[in-house]
Amino acid sequence: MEKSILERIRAVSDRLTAKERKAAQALLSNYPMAGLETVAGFARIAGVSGPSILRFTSRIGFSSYPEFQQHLRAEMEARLKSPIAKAPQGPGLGDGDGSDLERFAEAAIANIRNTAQSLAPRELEKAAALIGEAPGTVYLIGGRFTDPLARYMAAHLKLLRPRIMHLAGQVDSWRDHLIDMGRKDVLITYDIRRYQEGVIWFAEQAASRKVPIVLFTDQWISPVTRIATHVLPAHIEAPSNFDSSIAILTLTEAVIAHCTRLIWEQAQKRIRDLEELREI
Amino acid sequence: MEKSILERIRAVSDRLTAKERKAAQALLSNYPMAGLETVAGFARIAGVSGPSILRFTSRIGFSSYPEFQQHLRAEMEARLKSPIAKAPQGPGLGDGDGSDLERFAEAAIANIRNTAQSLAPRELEKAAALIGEAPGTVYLIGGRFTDPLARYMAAHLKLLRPRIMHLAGQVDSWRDHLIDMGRKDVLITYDIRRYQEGVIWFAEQAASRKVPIVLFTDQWISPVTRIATHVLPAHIEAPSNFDSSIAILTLTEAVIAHCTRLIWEQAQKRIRDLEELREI
DNA sequence: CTCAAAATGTATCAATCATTACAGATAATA
DNA sequence: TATTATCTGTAATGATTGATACATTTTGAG
Repeated sequence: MEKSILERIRAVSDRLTAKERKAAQALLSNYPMAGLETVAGFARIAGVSGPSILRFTSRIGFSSYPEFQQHLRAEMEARLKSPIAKAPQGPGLGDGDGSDLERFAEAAIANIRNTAQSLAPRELEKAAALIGEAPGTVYLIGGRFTDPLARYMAAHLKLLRPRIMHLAGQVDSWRDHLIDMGRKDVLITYDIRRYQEGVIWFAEQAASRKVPIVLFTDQWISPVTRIATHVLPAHIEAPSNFDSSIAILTLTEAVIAHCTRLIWEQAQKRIRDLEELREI
Repeated sequence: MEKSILERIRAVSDRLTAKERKAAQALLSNYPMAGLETVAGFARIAGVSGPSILRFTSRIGFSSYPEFQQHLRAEMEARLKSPIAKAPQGPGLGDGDGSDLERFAEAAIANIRNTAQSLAPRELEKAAALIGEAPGTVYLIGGRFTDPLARYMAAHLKLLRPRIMHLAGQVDSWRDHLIDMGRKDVLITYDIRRYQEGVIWFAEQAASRKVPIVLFTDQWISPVTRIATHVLPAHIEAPSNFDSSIAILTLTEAVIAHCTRLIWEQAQKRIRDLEELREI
């Protein structure tokens, strides 16, 4: 039997030149439609020139571009017709089994599954409601590796509602905000292993001022847990020297999504207004 | 929204002439590959002449055959790429079917799987090597929602090696860095849908100064693709009004992990030194 | 750094393709 | 059956595409 196109790509993948690899990448990312475009269209998608596309198709064993397309169509037809065909929609390439990325991806998936399963029901919804409907200001803080997650959430919340305040930089600069914080506000805290003192201290101060706290943390549970109103713990193990924040980001995005639905009425108008401002 | 091709066919199905109906049936039974052939190929499959095919595509509302094919490709691409439509087949323990988080988690998992599978082998390793071993400075930029990801990577890279520079804030402040950038440096760019002009502009300037570029993007392909040395495209669909960055974070962490292993010798020492400094 | 080898894009050309006009075929109507 | 209207294929043509030669750039060895 003849080799499939995916097998061909894989067979030559480490013999490809830089631009040929870009072509392969583009084809794999938009499989198989990129290959069914014209040479120029494929080239545009891949960000290379026409001839580079032709060198690529030539290298994987086709003597002309139409011949390559013919094979691509035939393969897709076979795949679409077979009853089991729906499942493997992506090209089955990694590196055999255990490429680095494959292992990492599987670990991430396990983290997400475990996190989703072990979360208390409705905890997420409650946290989202608290954030979306807080009459005061929503403050966000994070540690060394989690501060970007706080920023990520802040960037989204700013589109949804007013009064979002991400606390960055030095602990000293946070302190001044405390004086204005109260029970109508919310503090979103990100804190994972190697729980940072500054973050903990700030959360405690806020708690003593009756500020409700939403805590994103790992399964080892930050000290902030004791004083948090809602705790969203995630799994963070990874085949790496560093912990993985993927499950925390999943929780974060899920909260954002839920929050969005909750206050979509106001948010929609706000987003429109913001876009108008941007155009000026 | 525009009608799908199937809807168009159904809409006119009783107004078709004999040969046009043959064309329609041929397309439906070899959907969609028959329509991606040349006119002559489609005609051969349907057992009619070329012009009959063109009369058919014209009747369902397309002014040219290429336009028809473009729609067909776009539809198939959308269909092949939407993991959201999939039923949440996860471990439905406890919560029956689909809590919000469950659905979100499954979409995230699908994104990670698709991303891992469609990435060209060794592309990630090469990007990691470029970043880990660059003799110059590693610069990072991102857009509104992706800047936090750039920060996240920067926070990790700072532990692994010297000369990490995250470019934040206004475009104006980035510009001054350009003068020092050259082929020994690396620019890590994050750019997803609604590709931001500032980011694109900066990447182009860097590219013209021979700075190698590693691009984290979505599968819709940022304009930066054409000038990037390594492209790492991720799937970003989510059951939300916002796109999901989870797969991009997965790629990011995988690059960090690989990078860590690659330069562990120096990194280990560096981390020790940093911790000593911290204790003082 | 220099120079040779490899890789890549530009410009050009030949081949192929979609398109159209028109003639022949078919069906409908009287 | 004659006549007309509609449908369909053939053949010619202009547009587009894939292919290639060559100049330029990039890469890697010494």
